[in-house]
Amino acid sequence: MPGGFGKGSVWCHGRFRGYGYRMTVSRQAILDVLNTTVKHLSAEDIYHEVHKIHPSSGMSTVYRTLELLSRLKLVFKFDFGDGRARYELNKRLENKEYHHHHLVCINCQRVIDYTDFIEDEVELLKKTEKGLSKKYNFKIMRHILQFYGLCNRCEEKGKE
Amino acid sequence: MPGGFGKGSVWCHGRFRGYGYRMTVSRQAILDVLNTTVKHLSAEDIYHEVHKIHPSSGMSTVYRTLELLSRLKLVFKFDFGDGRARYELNKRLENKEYHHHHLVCINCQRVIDYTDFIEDEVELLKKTEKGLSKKYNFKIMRHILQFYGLCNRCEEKGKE
DNA sequence: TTGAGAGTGGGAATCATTATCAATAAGGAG
DNA sequence: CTCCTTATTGATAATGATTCCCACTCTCAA
Repeated sequence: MPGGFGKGSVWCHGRFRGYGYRMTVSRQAILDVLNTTVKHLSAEDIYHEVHKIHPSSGMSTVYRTLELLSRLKLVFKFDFGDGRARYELNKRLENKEYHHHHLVCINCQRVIDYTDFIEDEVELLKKTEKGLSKKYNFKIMRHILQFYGLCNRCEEKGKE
Repeated sequence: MPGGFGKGSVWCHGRFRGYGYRMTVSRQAILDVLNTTVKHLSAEDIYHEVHKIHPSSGMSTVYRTLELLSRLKLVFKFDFGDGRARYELNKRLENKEYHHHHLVCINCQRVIDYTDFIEDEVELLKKTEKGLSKKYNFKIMRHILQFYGLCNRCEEKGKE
């Protein structure tokens, strides 16, 4: 993936402009990083990646852009309880192929994504969403399902 | 609920002592607050409540105690993505009567607990937990299920 | 090409949470 | 009950993530 901005971010231009925002080099770089990376990145991760492409971009811009993207519903902000937020493209989350839930280790903070068992879960969640939406008059846009516990490494250590 | 420390925290004494920790006035007060309050409290909320009972307790003690209680698996730390952690007694979470999931408004951060629809969800989640535990060799202790979206108030405002 | 104003970088400010440390108090031994 | 060890505490400093501020820069419609 040498240098340039992939087509991945092009689809955002319209969305940006539609709301009166401008597409800038930094924003493109940030979108590109989000597009070409698999994991849930922290703001700092993103900053580092963006820095490789466009060294003059600053941390503030990363935060500002992520906030903007959040507001535009283009990215989703996760919280695994380790004191820093993670970000992921909604496009990716909505994609059946990428949609996943999490196993979070409460000891070492390791996060495992899983996509197995998802089918049944998602089906039930959809049903629940409908019920909740109606009852609480709440427009549900996304969900988080996380299981907390001890990963194999930490479970072993605990026994010593 | 006038003044004194309810019986609620007594059951913890043994647990504390068993691990070589001491039961102190501050810790009792913190446990008592957690015991007698319904909502997910932030550290600061807890500090304020504790302050009413035992004004000389400091913030550090609250954080330290919550950390300890977390380690002892007596409380669970939640994260709703608003930059501050919330705490709730595990005892309460395990209690079928209290177990709930969350609706989180991404605009005003309001959190709605719901207990409806829980039955089916929990049943499926249990099944999933089993499968995941085995496959990933992960000891699951708790789960979080949160739906994110817009509450009625914010949805309305958005339309204006 | 140009001007209005959106967007920027970097450093200061804020906020929640942690670490430090001398002083205090819990609780077992005597 | 008193003493002594040492876990615990409160105040405050330190940290780390995130947000704010502001003079300068760049985008893009006209």
